Amino acid sequence: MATENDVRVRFAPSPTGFLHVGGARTALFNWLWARHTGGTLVLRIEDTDVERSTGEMIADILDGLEWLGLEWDEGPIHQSDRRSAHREAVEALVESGDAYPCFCTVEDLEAERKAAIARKESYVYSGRCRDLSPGEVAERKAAGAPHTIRFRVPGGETTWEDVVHGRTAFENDTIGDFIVLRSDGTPVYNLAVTVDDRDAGITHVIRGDDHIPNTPKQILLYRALGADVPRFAHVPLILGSDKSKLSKRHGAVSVTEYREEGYLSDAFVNFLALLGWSPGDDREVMEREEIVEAFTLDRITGKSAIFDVDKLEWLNGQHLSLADGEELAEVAKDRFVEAGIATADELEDRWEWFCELMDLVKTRARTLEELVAQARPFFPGPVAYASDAVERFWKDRGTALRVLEVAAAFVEEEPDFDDLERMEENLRALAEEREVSAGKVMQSIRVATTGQRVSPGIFETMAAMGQGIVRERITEAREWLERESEASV
RNA sequence: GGGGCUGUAGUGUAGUCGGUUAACACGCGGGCCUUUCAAGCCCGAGAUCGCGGGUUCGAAUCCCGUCAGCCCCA
Repeated sequence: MATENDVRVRFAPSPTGFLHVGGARTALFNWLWARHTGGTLVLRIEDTDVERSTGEMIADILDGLEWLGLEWDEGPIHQSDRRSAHREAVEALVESGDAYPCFCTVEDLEAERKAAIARKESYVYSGRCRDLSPGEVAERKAAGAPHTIRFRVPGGETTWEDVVHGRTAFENDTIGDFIVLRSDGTPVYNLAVTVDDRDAGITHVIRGDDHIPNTPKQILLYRALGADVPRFAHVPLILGSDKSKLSKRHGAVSVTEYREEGYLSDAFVNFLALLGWSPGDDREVMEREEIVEAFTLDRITGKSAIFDVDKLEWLNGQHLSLADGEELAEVAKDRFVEAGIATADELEDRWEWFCELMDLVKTRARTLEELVAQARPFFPGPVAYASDAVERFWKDRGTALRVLEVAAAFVEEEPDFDDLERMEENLRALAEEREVSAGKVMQSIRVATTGQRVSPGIFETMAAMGQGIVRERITEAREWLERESEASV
């Protein structure tokens, strides 16, 4: 008696392309179902298309799965290693009479097809080699005639209860005796998949909607092979903003590109899970474990979804805010090194400070790239003044200089940047005494120290930078403004 | 050309064994907060539930038809 613990699912990408978001979502659903049920996830690389499969693609797929945290339990099995199993299955099919050799030539088939079109009928193989006598078969083989092996499709209809779509039916007449082994001896896709899934003991086939038309053929094969037919769950496709299949035109297609753009693995998983599935309540921002716990196949919708980057960004921002500084420091540190902001050793030396900095900037960032940009001014080095910031706060050079004078005085008088409340009190008092707006002083300090018009609270910013950097930058800003005002005279 | 899948606001979803003003989120507009921007909180605009008909006291929910989009095969 099978229990839920016997669940065996698989993810079977074809390495003719990168791991794209649709594939990742399929992998995710399989992984979620395996984890939810305590079952097993098998990874199979469908690399039989030798022409188009590359090692680079396989590496990208494994890389992407690893980033998403979708670890598999068995495999990877390479389909190309399973040729003999495929051939044996075909032999068994021929042996049992469920398949037969077909000697029709390409020209024969083409003529059949054209005739069908002329009669305005849909084309299915006529079955003219169906009932060749053993003698005829032997004779043609002896003559060296090339042949394919076709599956003998019975009459009636093939149906299954799809976990997502419910009862789905195909009239067998519309299928026609299909080829299972090509004349060059290579197995056809549907045969290979069925044999591989059978041998792997797959109980639930969770895959894209686009495989629905393959399903009746595969069910027929399972039956002819005397194997148990698994449950099928066909998940809807992910579309681009124009409702067509997601492609490069719609932005990044490879999952690893999203990693590079600064999305968090947990956020991306969360987003993908919500494309075609929901927990049934109002929860949206969910942690991995929460999703695993809530995930069931019957809550997958049958409607294809459009990939909405805005929502992905929002969700990523949510996960960024939820993450603690140390976690972010860990995932972001390489970016700082690569950007030349700090060396790995420097970060290591100030690790605690770095973690606190991440906490300081995380609510303002939606991606790790933004996080890095926000954090950049907190490191030693020159600051470039953004034109919009200068335009808004330093338009009048004279006023800006007077305000910065107060800022400089504040920094000199403040004994230490350790008490944010006291700092604010002192700055406000000083501003009042000098008759300038406290807000202007703060904003000018912001531009001087970060070069931006946006940053965390100014006192937190100064505290995190340290008095040395703040003093230096205010001095530099004053010099810059002086040069500017001279130049404009 | 044939077969199949889908159709609730711009987008992602909830609601579908029929029952008061169709819910939540993103995005959008506004407000509060504030030293900026986010975050957070509050308010709002936005859906005749693809369309038509039927059943019913009552349908997004049931039945029939129709249209559209997409997928696969050829």
